[in-house]
Amino acid sequence: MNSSSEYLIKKLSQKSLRFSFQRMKILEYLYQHESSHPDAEEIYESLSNIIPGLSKTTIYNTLHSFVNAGLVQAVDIENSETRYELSASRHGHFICKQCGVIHDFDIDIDMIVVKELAQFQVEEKDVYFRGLCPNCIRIQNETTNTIKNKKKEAQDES
Amino acid sequence: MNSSSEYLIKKLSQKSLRFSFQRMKILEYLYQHESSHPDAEEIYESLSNIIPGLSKTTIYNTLHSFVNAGLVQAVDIENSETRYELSASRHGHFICKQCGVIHDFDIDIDMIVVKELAQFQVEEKDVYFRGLCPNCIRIQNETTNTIKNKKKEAQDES
DNA sequence: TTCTAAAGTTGTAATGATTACAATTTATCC
DNA sequence: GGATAAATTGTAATCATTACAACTTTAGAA
Ligand SMILES: [Mn+2]
Ligand SMILES: [Mn+2]
Ligand SMILES: [Zn+2]
Ligand SMILES: [Zn+2]
Repeated sequence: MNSSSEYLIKKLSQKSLRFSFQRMKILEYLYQHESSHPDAEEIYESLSNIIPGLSKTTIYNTLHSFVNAGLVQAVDIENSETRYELSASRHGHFICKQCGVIHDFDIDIDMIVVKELAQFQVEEKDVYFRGLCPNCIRIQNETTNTIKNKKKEAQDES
Repeated sequence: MNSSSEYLIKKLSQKSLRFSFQRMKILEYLYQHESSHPDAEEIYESLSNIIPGLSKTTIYNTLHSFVNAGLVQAVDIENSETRYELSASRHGHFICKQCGVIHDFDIDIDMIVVKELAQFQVEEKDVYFRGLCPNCIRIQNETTNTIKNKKKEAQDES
């Protein structure tokens, strides 16, 4: 058992979560894929190779336990699958409408104080931006240019 | 045909949306339930009484058309059903974890500029808060007090 | 007004992420 | 080591949404 395993085991214990090989591997996966915000399916597919007979129910159960313990946070930026990430300092999420990639960005959410909600008990603040990522913007421009060139060629021929 | 109908028909026409009785009633429903952020099911249940044989597919189709035309906005604050509202000035959404009620609140979202996203094309900015509404806070406090009183009574008896 | 093509409506079946549940296995504590 | 509560597993169910094809209606042209 290497030192990073020991670290993960300690993490589980800190949150009063029982140890299991499945839990440790799921937690490890989240540590190794910090920025990709994986969903249950992705985690399941990846870990099935390491853990034969792994059940998808275990993935869901475990993620729920982790979220419940505050170890993991759910990112519901898509209306299809829920994505997950290790609990970290609050940040905003940008999702590309084209390729689906998610980017974290710093934002001082606590700065946002809403007078109107003085009587409300605000427990979570989520900021979700949507649009096009730099890569998809570039691809879009290239396509547009190709079309323009084609049209110009056709004009020149006539 | 009354004047509010004419207004709705004009609204549809403005967005190059064809007229239909179903569409007009769905649009009317959204006008008459501005703040409740209804979902497809709620709209369907309500309008089934007025439009016999109405299909739920029509509700979904129509809402998609409306969103596509920019007449309506989807509110994906819940990971279950999508909720809908007429397009209005951008605002934030608070949802009560207890009773599910949604409250609009003013927030200057355009004020939020993120340097990190300079290379990104941000098209939508959603701010979702979650927590307890004033009513549910009150109910919770009452329950807590009742329990405290019960405990105190038990102590006094012993 | 009548005709026609395109768009809207409907019912039913399929999809897909997530949950419910009961049997089996495992971790933790004594 | 044994008891007990908790975790894992496989399967079936749920439920919002979508796919699809037949039918109907709208809007514009003739
Ligand atoms: Mn993140
Ligand atoms: Mn709103
Ligand atoms: Zn992209
Ligand atoms: Zn409430």
